[in-house]
Amino acid sequence: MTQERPPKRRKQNDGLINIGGRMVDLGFNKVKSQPPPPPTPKQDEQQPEQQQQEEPKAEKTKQNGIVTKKRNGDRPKAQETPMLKARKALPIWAHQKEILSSIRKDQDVLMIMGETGSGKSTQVPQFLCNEDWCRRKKVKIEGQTDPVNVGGMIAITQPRRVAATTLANRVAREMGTPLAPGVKEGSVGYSVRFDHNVPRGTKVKFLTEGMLLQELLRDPNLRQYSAVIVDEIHERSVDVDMIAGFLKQIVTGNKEGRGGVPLKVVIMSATADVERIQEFFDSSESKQSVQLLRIKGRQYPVEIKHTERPVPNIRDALYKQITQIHEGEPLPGDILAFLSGQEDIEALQRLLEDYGASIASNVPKLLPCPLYGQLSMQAQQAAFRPAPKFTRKVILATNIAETSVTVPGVRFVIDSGKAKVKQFRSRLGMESLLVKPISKSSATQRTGRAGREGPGKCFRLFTAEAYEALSEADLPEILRNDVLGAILTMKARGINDVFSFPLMDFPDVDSVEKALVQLHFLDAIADDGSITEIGRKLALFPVSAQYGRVLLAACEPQYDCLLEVIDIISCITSGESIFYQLQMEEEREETEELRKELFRREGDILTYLTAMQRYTAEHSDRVEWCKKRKINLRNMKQALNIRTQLRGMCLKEKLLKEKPLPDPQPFEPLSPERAEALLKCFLTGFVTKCALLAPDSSYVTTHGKHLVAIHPSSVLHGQKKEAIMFLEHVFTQKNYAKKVSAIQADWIVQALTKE
DNA sequence: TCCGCGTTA
Repeated sequence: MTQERPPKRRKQNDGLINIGGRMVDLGFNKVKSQPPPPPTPKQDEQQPEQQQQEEPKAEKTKQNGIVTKKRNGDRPKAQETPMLKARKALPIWAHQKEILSSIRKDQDVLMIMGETGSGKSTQVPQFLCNEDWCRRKKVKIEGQTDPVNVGGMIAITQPRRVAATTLANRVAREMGTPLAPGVKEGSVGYSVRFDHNVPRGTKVKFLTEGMLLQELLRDPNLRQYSAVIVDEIHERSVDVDMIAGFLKQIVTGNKEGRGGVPLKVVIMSATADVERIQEFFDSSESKQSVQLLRIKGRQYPVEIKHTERPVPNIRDALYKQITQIHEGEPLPGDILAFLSGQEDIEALQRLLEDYGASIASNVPKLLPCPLYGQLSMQAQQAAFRPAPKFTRKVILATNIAETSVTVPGVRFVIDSGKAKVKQFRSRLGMESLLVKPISKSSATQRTGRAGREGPGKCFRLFTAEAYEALSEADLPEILRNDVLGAILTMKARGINDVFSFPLMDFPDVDSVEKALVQLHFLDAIADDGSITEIGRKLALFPVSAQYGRVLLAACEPQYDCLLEVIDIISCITSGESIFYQLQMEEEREETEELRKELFRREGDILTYLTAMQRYTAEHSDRVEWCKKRKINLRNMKQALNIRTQLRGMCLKEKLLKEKPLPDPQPFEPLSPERAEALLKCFLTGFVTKCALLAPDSSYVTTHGKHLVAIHPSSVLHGQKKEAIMFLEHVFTQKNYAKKVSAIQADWIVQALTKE
């Protein structure tokens, strides 16, 4: 252990803080040290082992005993461990006092704009958790006889599961109470779906945004928390926008539900639109202005190069840029190229493989590594392994590498400036997935990926003028998504007039009304717009309202197929698809032969059911079973988790009368009669998503009369059926129906005229 | 003949 005291020197930053609405430049230290210190590990590392290694052994001494409850900042210097030294070197550390003083007393909301590497996600919860206002209090609540506990914990939300769990582990180690299975007490915990670890005495709890939304359903006042920290709000997921709305209501409300104890809220953002978010919380009702702290990050410098002229062909430009870097820049230094999708990645990969075969033996080899979400874990691993000797990796990635995963070794980023963007069209009841220009904020994020391990370069395949023309930030997801789920969440939380709910961006009236009509159709809301018992149940299920409705219908005697419906919905909601796409000709024949026993001519719904039933009937080697059929093992495991969860919920809600028999159960194919009942059951949620075969052999939707084609991923692709029902409707190259089943036209009429 | 990325007692 070191006795050395860190040199008394102000921390590196260009600290700007906002005091009473005025930006104040703290002005200290504009000198850059040479070379810059390595950036802090980001919270989104894919491999947690990587982070484990950084921990110096010295910390172990603190882990056994009970940790002394000291205020942050006044620990004895003699005990300063390397880890504490590293923490103190983070740019955010210099702002600890400002952060604490700006959220004490009457000030309940604080905004922190901290760039990558500022240390905000790991340090801010630790700063706050020893404050007096963070203690648990016993209070009287009107209408309740016994006093109730309020506060004591800090929640910190993350958009992604990996971030929540790895950050929790890191902070736990920093606080000297590491998280481990079997350790029953500690100061740090986390909660993500299917993975909870909240020890007794937890003061800081990391959770996914979806998890906090679930907690809000059960406890609208978030009584167990003294503070909620909302991290990465700039990503603007639907969930985080909903959380922001609920938090604003709690902060500006009368606090009766919390026995008068205020809830502190810290909003943390990396970039973009901070003022807008600040304004949102800066409400006149609360009579307090929200302070904004700006904290510089710590990244290596990245040189940005735009093209002189617009590029006529992005694929050619990417190819040229990659080969140019490869031939002109010394090793080590991998390349990360951002493309819009799998098709582009595969095409470029083939070009680069041809190039690699042609390069001279004295030039380093070039190893193209595709990286996109649908790729199997095994295939993704190549991108994360260090490049072999005398080889440069070039990672061809989608947006997955922008925020979700971090690829080590990257010094060069090439940015195509494009990404696929989903947009829901409420008028047509379908979504589109189209290639669009990215935002400035996204371009900055991509650029930053070159400066994580050393100075880097970013080549943008668009001009500086084109960059200036980009929008500042991406359109928030709530303006691009179906709002049905969000509206149901509001209704279930007692917000009857959804238009009064505070949202940073409100969806247009038309799409809200469409959602209300749809909810009414699903019997989730009554004629007067109030939520029904059915609606309340639907909001509880971790599936879309439509799938939830099918689950409830499955209990009715005329359908009586709840276990089957649970299997199917588990399978569908486990991921994009359980079937990997087949590539090579030979493996295709062999795999298709094995897959035949899963495929059913009734369509995708029954195929999913068969796959689940055969998988769970398999008792020898499920891994091998998946491998042989090229089935996504990760999704199948997830599907089993969801199945267990849904079965448990149905037992609790008395939808299921008794516990189902444990696996493995022998496989028995569903009879045609039962199959018919099952499909009719799905019609209760999806009768608006049907199409009839037209005389010219095309399909025309019954609602809207649009042309629709059966997606190639469907087992019914290329087949002609009298009528089809589909669970998804997406415009990409054309109007596609996905997850398709063959039905009879008169079933649609029956389903519409029921009651 | 298609397949941006997440998330849910």
